[in-house]
Amino acid sequence: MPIQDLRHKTVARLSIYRRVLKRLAAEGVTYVFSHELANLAGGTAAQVRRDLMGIGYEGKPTRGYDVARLAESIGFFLDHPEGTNVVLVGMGNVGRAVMAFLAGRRPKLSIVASFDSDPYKAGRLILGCPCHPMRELAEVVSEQRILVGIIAVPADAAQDVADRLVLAGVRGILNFAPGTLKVPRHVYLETLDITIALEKVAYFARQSVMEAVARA
Amino acid sequence: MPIQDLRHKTVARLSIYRRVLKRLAAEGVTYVFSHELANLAGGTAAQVRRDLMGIGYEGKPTRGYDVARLAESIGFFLDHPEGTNVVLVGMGNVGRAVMAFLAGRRPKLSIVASFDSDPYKAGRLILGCPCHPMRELAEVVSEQRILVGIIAVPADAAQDVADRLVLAGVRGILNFAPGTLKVPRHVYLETLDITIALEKVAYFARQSVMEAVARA
DNA sequence: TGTTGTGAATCTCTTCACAGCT
DNA sequence: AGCTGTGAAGAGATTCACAACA
Repeated sequence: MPIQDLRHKTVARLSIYRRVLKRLAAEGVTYVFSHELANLAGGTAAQVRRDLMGIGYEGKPTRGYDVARLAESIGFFLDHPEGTNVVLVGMGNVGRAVMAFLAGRRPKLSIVASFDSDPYKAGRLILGCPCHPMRELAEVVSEQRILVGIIAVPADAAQDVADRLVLAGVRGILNFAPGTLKVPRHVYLETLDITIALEKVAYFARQSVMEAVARA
Repeated sequence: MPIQDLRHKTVARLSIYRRVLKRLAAEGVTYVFSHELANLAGGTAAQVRRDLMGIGYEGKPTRGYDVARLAESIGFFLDHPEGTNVVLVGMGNVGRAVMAFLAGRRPKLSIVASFDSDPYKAGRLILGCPCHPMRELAEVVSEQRILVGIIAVPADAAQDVADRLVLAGVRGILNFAPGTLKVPRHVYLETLDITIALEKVAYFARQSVMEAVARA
């Protein structure tokens, strides 16, 4: 029961903090200061403290934060207690990479089914996960009460897949297809657009060079 | 020669606008209004106009923006005139997916070399791109004056790869490995962290359900 | 009329700075 | 002394709202 709504960036950072905390716990560290956590997570001490305000966790002056408890507190906000089941649509290069990447990484997030329009893939286990034909999407999603879908199909099929996921009851979509998807306001959409990310990097890399030249 | 520095989100949206504009141009559309472009790009009309202020492009009341010229103007800011060469480090699942995804998509952004620690991959063409052994990284990057690198190796190798890329002269990094990388301030780092993106989606999907329950 | 460009207001996010605690 | 929690300031991003224009 969140005390208040967490904002987008805060959620992303809490996820990072938890990852760092788990590593610290595994190393036997029991307490951590905000500036240490910030350093390991790539942020600032003030921001760490501000983010932790958001989940109502309190540390102790001169001792810092209890590593294990803080990780647990973050999980209390981020995780569904029974775990979140996810479906992955599209088993091409991107879909398989995502599947392999996510497999067994986060116990509370499991991909329970995948879908592909290729009939040769359907019916088989791919990377340990059953692959269904596209026509079974609505059925699997609604019967298993799936709330999250991942779209890894080509751009021209993405809107159709999004519509079908939404219709089947999904409330959040992680999209890897380039382009803009329209979803109802009650569905959270996050698009990881590789091309755009690379164009951003190329732009700022060039800016960096131009600044260096300007200084010279 | 940018009139002013563009900010992160503006650059990302300009990239989206351009993609939309190119599609419109291919469909024979010659003029577009800010609210139309906004609709196609998933934003607001005011934001489109504000973003275009940033690149100094002016439209005309009652006619809107010249599709072809605007696309060209955006390219003038985002692209290096001679194109940007990129290297990709790590040819596992993620690396190959990124390579396949990017191949031929943006003519001004080309992956000219890839690297992998697996000696069986090195020396071969993978997806049309020469794959080198890791030890040649510094040489290839510095000799070809590569400014942008993509990291697609496992988390425990990512910092080492980042260090080597930076040392070889890269100014921007697109990172797919989970975790925090340290790079000098003059290097632009963009991390696409799939796990964190999925945790965000799962969180907000759950929030959406809780709001629906609260309303009922 | 219906659009653009933009100052001003608003909203969101980050950083500062310091009282209060141990 | 050295840390946390947080009000307040600052920076950044978005939206409002309207004059100017075709």
